[in-house]
Amino acid sequence: MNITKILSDKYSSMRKAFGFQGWWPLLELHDKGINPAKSGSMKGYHPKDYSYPKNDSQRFEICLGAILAQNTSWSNVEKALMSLKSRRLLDAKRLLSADEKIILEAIRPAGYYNQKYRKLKIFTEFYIALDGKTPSRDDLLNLWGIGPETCDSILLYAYKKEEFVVDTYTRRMLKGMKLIDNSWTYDDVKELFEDNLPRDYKMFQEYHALIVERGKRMKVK
DNA sequence: AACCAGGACGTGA
DNA sequence: TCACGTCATGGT
Repeated sequence: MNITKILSDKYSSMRKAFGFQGWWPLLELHDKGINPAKSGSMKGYHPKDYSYPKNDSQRFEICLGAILAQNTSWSNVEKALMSLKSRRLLDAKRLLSADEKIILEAIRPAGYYNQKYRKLKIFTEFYIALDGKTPSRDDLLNLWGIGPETCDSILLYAYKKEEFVVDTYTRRMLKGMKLIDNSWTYDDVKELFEDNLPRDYKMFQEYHALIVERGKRMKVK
């Protein structure tokens, strides 16, 4: 049994069970009826539409969401993002010049707010210096506060780069399938997907989103 | 009321 | 290198 078939079969079965996901969720799509089948924390998805982000504002929102989502439930991240948006701080330059207390207040619901405040500022300075260009993976990883998963999430969903995202749900699923054990590093797992699947950012986006959807439904208890 | 959530970093051995 | 502690809010 080759790995390619195992991984593509898994993708097919999850897509059949859960449908197209349409990540990354965006705030402004919440109440636009783009995906009426989804509700609650699953608003903001845009299934079968891979044209996002459509502008710099959406791209920046994805980046901040990826940082705020570290070890945190998405519903809490949404609260922080909506709070930032209502303060008009979902904008790189405005965020940099904003008062620290205002930002802390806005992102508090996402938890770890002192660390995440620092991470947001460091990333935002980097983001502005990019001036619209796509960052390299190494440059992102060298930023304090950007680890491998956040890095690949940003590259895959904000920049459409073919980087497979590995999170705890991914590891849990692969362990259940007896494909990996605890000795596998982040890069080992990432390469397992990238070396055995077609290099297609749309499929990578869907695959990771499906793994998360599966993870959310199969609670650990 | 403990446990988890779409991790990353700092430390000591 | 690696196992472990820390960071923190909100839902179940």
